[in-house]
Amino acid sequence: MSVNKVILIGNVGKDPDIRYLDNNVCVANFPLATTDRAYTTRAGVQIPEKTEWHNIVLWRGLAEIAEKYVRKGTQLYIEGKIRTRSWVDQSNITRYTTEIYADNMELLGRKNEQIGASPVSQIDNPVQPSLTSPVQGSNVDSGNNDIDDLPF
Amino acid sequence: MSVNKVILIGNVGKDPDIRYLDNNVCVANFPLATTDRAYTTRAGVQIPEKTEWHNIVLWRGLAEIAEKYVRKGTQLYIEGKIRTRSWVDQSNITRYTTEIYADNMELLGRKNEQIGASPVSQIDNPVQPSLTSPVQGSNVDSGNNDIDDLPF
Amino acid sequence: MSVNKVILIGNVGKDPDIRYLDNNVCVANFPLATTDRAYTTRAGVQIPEKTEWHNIVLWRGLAEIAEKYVRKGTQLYIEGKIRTRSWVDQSNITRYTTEIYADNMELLGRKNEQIGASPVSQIDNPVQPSLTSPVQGSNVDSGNNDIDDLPF
Amino acid sequence: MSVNKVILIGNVGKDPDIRYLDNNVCVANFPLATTDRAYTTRAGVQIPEKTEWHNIVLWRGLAEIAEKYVRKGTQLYIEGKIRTRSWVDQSNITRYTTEIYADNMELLGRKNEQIGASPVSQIDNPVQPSLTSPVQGSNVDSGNNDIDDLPF
DNA sequence: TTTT
DNA sequence: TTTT
Repeated sequence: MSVNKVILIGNVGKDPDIRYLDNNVCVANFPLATTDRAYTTRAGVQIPEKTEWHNIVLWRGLAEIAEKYVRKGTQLYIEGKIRTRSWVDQSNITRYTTEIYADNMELLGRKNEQIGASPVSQIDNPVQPSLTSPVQGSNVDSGNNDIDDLPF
Repeated sequence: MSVNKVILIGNVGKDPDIRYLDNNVCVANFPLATTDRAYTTRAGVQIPEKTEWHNIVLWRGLAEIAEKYVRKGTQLYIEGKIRTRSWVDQSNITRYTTEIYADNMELLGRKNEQIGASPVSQIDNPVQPSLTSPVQGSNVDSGNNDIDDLPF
Repeated sequence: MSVNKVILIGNVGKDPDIRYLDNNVCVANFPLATTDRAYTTRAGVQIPEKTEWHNIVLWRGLAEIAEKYVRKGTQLYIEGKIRTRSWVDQSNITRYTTEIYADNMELLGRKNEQIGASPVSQIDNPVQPSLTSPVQGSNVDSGNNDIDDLPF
Repeated sequence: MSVNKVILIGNVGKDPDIRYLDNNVCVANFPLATTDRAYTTRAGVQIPEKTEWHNIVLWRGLAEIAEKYVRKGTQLYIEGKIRTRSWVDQSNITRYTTEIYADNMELLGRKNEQIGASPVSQIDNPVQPSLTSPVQGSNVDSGNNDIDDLPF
């Protein structure tokens, strides 16, 4: 009886940060920019464009796709949910970080643009990921994963 | 070339905070809860339900509807965009707050549940808002608003 | 590199049609109404409200939830994708039907409204479905389903 | 109390059909393809990819942008609503056509790909539309349009 | 820190 | 701070 859904299209701000946990689960983090267009209000006030930065978090198969194909500048479609984490800073103050946990990702733009991820563009490793079951997102992924004791 | 869209269904955490700016523009703020269901992982780990709180911001016509019909506990559909504001706290540290700027809102549940907002349920003030032009969301609203020099 | 996503909130037009296939897979079909609000154009023309009917199709766990809890009049959130099927009518003309294949469903409104599904509201069968793994939607469902040779 | 929302990312099937009504309102129609990925079920059945064709309808400012920048093959983000029209064919049978009425559109891919629409890429006609007020989508558009007596 |  |  609850829905928490985010849909973003934007550009990746820097190469993803990739980590593998002890259980071999992959996690990717990167910033994604969306930009509102500039416009002029009816009263004639000019509103400049405004960029919003989103902290994207990917798990498992989607994180592995990010490792292979996502780079600074990549245009992405991201579908996921909002999650705000709290943490305590060095001054012992509770602070909050809002992140987007992705459960779907699509690489946009044409195939031959998505190179740039040079180490992966090899003959038997198509530049455009096929995203078939073994590397797919959370759905199929969770079905393939015998060890899955993480809280997300 | 950018999309920043959020879709939420949840329950309002407390009565909206309503303000009228000098130019008579109405602004409403309230927290909305969405709750992930509890589940058990394939490894048998129990994950409890988790509630996410979203800071909702409404402007103009939508804020006025909130003033009339939204109360603590109301179930709402919200469509909007993510916006992170930065501010400087008393320790002079830059902090960030993520908010949802709504551009569409729907009151869910059946008509006669949406009472509770007792002061407005008067005879010529139907409990279920008709949401026709004068009080509608951003679209019609912007068309009706001669003074509109705010940056959103 | 493709997205096909539909989000609907509306009311069920009649009790779901439930079928079980030979392999015991459950399928549910029902119409869902969404209604555009009436409004007046800037030129003063009155546009009446307009109801759109959507053919909803649910599979497996979601269909079983529909069997238990969805009835004529139920207010639902549906997330899914558009699919147009062609078929040949008795005059041998190819015709098309557009359906919404749901991959998420939420029952809206308050708990005690969702009764009406009288046969299921028994003591050990909570009216509000818990939607935990065994009866959940496509995600977990596909993980639990050893026989799964259907084309969706 | 109703939501009817569609989000599509796909490729345009052929150059848009552009018409101007008597009141100078522009309407654009074109097919958009979204393609589900091929996959293999847990039972080992291969499901081929499947393409879905959507009939996109744009009005006013969005239709004019389509006239200038959208061509066969263009990758687009479309946000809109589902609408099913009925009509009577030559055999006097009522038939139905489902269309997507767009209220937002974004051209995807990088700037220099979006040429192809060669006749419009002239010096004072930037290839990447700025989409500022005068040519924007339904929102601002309705604000700028003094004659607006159409039923959408 | 992206992109236009 | 909601709701189930």
